Amino acid sequence: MHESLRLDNQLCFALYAASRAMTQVYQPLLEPLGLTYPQYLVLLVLWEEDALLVKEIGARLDLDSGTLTPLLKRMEAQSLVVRKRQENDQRQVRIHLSPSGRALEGKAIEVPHALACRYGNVPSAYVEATRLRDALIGLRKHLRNGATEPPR
Amino acid sequence: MHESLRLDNQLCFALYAASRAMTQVYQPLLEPLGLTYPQYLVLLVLWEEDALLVKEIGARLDLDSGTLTPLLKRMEAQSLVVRKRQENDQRQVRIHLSPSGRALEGKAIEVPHALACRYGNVPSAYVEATRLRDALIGLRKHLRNGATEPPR
DNA sequence: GGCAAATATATTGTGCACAATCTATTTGCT
DNA sequence: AGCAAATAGATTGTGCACAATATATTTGCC
Repeated sequence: MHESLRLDNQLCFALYAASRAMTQVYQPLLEPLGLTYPQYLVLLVLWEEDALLVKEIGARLDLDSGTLTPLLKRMEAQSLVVRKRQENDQRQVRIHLSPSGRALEGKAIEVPHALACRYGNVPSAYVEATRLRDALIGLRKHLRNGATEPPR
Repeated sequence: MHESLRLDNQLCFALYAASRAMTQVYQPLLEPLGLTYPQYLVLLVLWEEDALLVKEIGARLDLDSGTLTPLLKRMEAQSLVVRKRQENDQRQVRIHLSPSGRALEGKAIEVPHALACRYGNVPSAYVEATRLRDALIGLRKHLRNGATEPPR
């Protein structure tokens, strides 16, 4: 078999597996809050800036309306957000945090904290995680840009 | 808002977004082969070692029967694999490559090649991708091990 | 003003992921 | 042998992702 087809050589599989492993670590921390990981992401965005359009949330998370519309409807059914059509442009839907959606931020603070503990919470681990995060952000940007020239 | 809740600080989101971006780069390369990315992963495993049990494929890809059973059934419907119950242990199902599943390896060689071109195909990019891959493999191992002690 | 093109969201359909449960079979113990 | 526990895979149900398409509204141009 050709070397380039070996599973353990593949960056994509490493990404895929690590991403799923990471989400599985989040899951028991989010379950008490009644959130899935993508719902948590939407709240992270709204806690940074409330009352965004669906499109703006989509731009930050790289998700389209096919994913967001039903997800936001479920969150509205849970009274975490309120969806409001814009007055001046009826095409747009603005997503507002509800009081309970806003209140959840307090509990959510514990999530990264619990993860830090779980991850070791030592400076070397923190530095390494930061470096890894930045490499991933760079990779994603590279892939999104059509990736015609090498990174860095 | 607490700094630790900022989206762009989160390793998990970087992983999630990069993984999806990477899969989207594979998609147009796999579509001519009639494969989804998880189906391609199963074939990668079988090209390395044919006639594995469902359980063994699951161990390599970190997937359970809830995901693999329907996926393998779809692949069998496409005549890429054959599912055979074991004679000596009727609980087990062994997955064999069909001739066309085996033949697909030839075309699949071009997938990593096309990616390498797209990624830049320069030594620095290769080294960096290798380093990133290894960091991700380490992270995944760490997360799966319960992650009570720091990595490295 | 009228209409084509653009825009924002919604809908439909397919295919994962994954928790929870179920079924069938095998193993191990006495 | 007989039976509880373990094992392998299948099933069910929920929730993403995402392509493709549809709907409704707005914009820009004549």
